[in-house]
Amino acid sequence: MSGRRTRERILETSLVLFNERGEPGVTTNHIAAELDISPGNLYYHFRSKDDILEQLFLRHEAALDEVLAVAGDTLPELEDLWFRLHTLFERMWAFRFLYRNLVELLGRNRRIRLRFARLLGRARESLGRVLSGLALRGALDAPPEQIRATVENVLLVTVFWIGFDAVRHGHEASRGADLAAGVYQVMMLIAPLLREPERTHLLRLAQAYRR
Amino acid sequence: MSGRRTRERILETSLVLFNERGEPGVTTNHIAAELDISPGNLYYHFRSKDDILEQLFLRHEAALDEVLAVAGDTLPELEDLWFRLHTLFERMWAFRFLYRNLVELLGRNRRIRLRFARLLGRARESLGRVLSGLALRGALDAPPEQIRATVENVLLVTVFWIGFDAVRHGHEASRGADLAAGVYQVMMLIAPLLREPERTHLLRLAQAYRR
DNA sequence: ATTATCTATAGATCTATAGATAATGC
DNA sequence: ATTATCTATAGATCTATAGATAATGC
Repeated sequence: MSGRRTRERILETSLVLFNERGEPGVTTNHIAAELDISPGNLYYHFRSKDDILEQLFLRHEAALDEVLAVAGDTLPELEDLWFRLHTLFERMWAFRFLYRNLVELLGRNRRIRLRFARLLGRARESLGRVLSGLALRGALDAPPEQIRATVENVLLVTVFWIGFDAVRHGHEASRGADLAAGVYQVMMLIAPLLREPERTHLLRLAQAYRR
Repeated sequence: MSGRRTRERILETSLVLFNERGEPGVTTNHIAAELDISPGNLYYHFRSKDDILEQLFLRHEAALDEVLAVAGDTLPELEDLWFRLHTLFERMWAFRFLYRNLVELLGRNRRIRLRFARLLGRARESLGRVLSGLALRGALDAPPEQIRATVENVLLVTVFWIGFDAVRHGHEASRGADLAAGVYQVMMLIAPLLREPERTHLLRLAQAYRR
């Protein structure tokens, strides 16, 4: 039974095409043609294009959750944080079609919208815990209000970095986005809140992520 | 000659519909129907849907440029800055369909993409000058690298605030975006770089923008 | 028997244009 | 004469399904 195989290949190919041409520019016909299967066959495996989108989103969500999961009570080292952030960007890049179109896409699909909002909530929770932890430990010096606002800004910059990078250069979206620059931007969001020697340490580390 | 009038009404109605339903969800037929004119008439006034989009963008660009224009050499007061920022958000909100779809839209239309990149460049320039000025004046204390990165983060947060606000709540996009919260987020981006007494002053002011 | 696949197509749009007709301004 | 508008439609898609056929696993 090549069935499992075909379903899988549909998802893989959809992802590739969505990333290449943007989701709105890819029809179920395109996907079927690229795979050399009939449109009918595609619809045997998926109820609709939205169904494909949802399956892709579920996988992406799982991939991000892996990165977000902070081991319960231990406070991660700062170094670990940047590594995670970079991994996060890489996994988002793998599903960049989502971030190219996020608002419109979530506006259309209620299920994905709800899941995304909850995913964002988990990220907020997780990052908030880390920064508050750093404050308790004395590595970070900022009032709770500032911490909350910074958490929100980190979320925003992270979610839209890929889109921003595509939009700020006038020329065609360069093949690869500048993910390192995204990590750098987030670092510079947090740096001003750190105490010495952590801040200098971070600034030195950040140099490696500059373009 | 109701001609001028009709052209104008097409633009106005397009804007309303785009904002309400999202640009991809609005066809030239919808626009014509809403106006009670024939599709043929619409195409008499505009070559294509893209033509309409471009005209709308040009108007929006002009509206933003008004706000960005910093009087040549005088350094604006901080108070003035927040007022401008709020005005900026309001004008962006008036064309929110753009920001709901920015990456995809710029990806499709080369002309708009180039203009947007240049607009962003002017904003970067303008804000960079302001923050550097504050540093010289001693109100702001941060190395040039930090200033540059903060400028970039302010641009990102500003451009995508409307999108972010729509995306972080799971429920249907609430009627009005929380523009004040956007201003607040940008303030909290800059606050950590300020020296006293400017910082405390800003934080107090920021309370008014909290939700 | 069940699962996978194909062919063919209905039905719904959408964009854009051609060509006729009406309205307007000299 | 020129400008504005309408009617009608070609041509291109797109999504999704019905129904026939092939392949597979017991």
